[in-house]
Amino acid sequence: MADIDSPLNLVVRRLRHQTHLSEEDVGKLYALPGEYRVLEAGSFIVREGEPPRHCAFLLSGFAFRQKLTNSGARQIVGLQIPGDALDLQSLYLDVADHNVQALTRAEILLVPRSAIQRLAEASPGIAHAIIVNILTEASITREWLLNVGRRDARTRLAHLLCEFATRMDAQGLAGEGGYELPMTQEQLGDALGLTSVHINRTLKVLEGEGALVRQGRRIRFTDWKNMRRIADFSDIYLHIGDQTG
Amino acid sequence: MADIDSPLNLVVRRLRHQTHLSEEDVGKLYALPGEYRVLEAGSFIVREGEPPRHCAFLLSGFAFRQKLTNSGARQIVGLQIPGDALDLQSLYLDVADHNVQALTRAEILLVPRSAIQRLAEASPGIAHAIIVNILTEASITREWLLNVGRRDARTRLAHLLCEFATRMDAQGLAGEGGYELPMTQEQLGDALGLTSVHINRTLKVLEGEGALVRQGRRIRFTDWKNMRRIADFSDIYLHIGDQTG
DNA sequence: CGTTTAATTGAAAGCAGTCAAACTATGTGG
DNA sequence: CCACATAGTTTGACTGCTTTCAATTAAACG
Repeated sequence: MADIDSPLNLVVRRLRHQTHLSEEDVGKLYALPGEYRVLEAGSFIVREGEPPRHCAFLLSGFAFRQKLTNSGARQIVGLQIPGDALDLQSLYLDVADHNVQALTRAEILLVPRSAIQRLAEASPGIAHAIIVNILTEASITREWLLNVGRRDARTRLAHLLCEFATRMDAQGLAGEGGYELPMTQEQLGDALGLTSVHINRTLKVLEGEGALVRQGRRIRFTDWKNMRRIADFSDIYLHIGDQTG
Repeated sequence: MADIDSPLNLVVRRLRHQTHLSEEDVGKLYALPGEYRVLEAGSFIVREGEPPRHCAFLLSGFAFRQKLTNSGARQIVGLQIPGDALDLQSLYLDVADHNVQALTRAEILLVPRSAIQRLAEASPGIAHAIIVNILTEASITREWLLNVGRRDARTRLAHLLCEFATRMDAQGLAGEGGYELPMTQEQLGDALGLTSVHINRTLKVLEGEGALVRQGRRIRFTDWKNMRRIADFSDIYLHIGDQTG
């Protein structure tokens, strides 16, 4: 069951990071009905203030959560990678409190709310996995808040790069020679509460001290341990593989 | 049932903000077993890295969630008021990813994990209320991230004051003549990613422009509408009363 | 009262922002 | 394949919000 070639493989893998799922539950997940869709970069998947209709899973590509101030400044409040759920909270809340947009061209599976609700009701294991998924995202948001509130630009940027690398690795998506960061420097700034200009300068600092190598948007850490130290990074908050269920 | 005098009244009120609870469910909540305890300001209720044993509810007083950087800087990532649950996530995760501390002297009810788990299993309504509670907190964290990442000190501080007033009001704890802010300026700084010195100066700015009046830690807004505008505040993210269930 | 904690104020320094321009990469149409 | 347009990156000079450091005043507490 685990070896079939399904677009949902990464979603299942993601849920299994954190909870034990029975073979039966895994089977039910693979059987989820849904509408497959390809989105261009920038497309909105969820809009703040609107009632949710379905629940989307990210099959490939990247997405982000975003909020705006009244004056138009943007804060990216979350980053989703392949296998991540995009709006599980829509299963329980009637109004979206933030926007979700495709960061790159992305493939998603739009699953009807009711289908997942039924699944969660029928299977305690899946219900548990959904909650753990939600809680993990909340934990990441708290770490981001610490990052933006209390770390300087260099540490802050390094921390985001470490988190991304760690999450990609957990999904089996990290390559040997580093990874392609799917964000513009402006988007990095919006995620970190900085300006794109300062992101550029801070990237140069990290590059200048030999912590990483860049080629376009491809990033490779020269020394993971050193990068961890620079970034003040510890992965407990990602809750990868620590839930016995 | 709603009029009895129980220490859990505020907890029930809080859950009812967001979801419809049957009389039966309310009865079950009031019947929750638990150990009543009084904590001094600063006491730890949850410690990062430790496995949770019980789930606490705040009956009176205030508490906060907190994380530290390696260099010792503190970020307050959440604020709890009477009626709030302090660690619902302990029901689903095996390791705490942040600390929870009493902000003031506080009364809490320590409920065994298993009791709530049984309750959630037995009552879909209560399970739903728990998830909505968790999701609301996550939404607040995202708004805080936007606040810290993209708003200047004046707006940022005003926003926190508005949120506090709104949440207190929803719990029936707001007085006519403003409210007593239960935080030192240092703690305000830690919640907003600022220094205590700058909090002090920013409070003076808000006071100087006549947006609020202070007497010690008591704060009164002179004009709620004006304060909302200054703070760029909108309460949708608090999800007060918008869940049909 | 004396002691401790919190609030307040001033002066100076610094990190990050703003503004503007140049440069590079990518993509499109002729 | 080139010319042009567009989006993103890079760099410099200058500004400014917030921090830092230090000292003073006020409030809370036994």
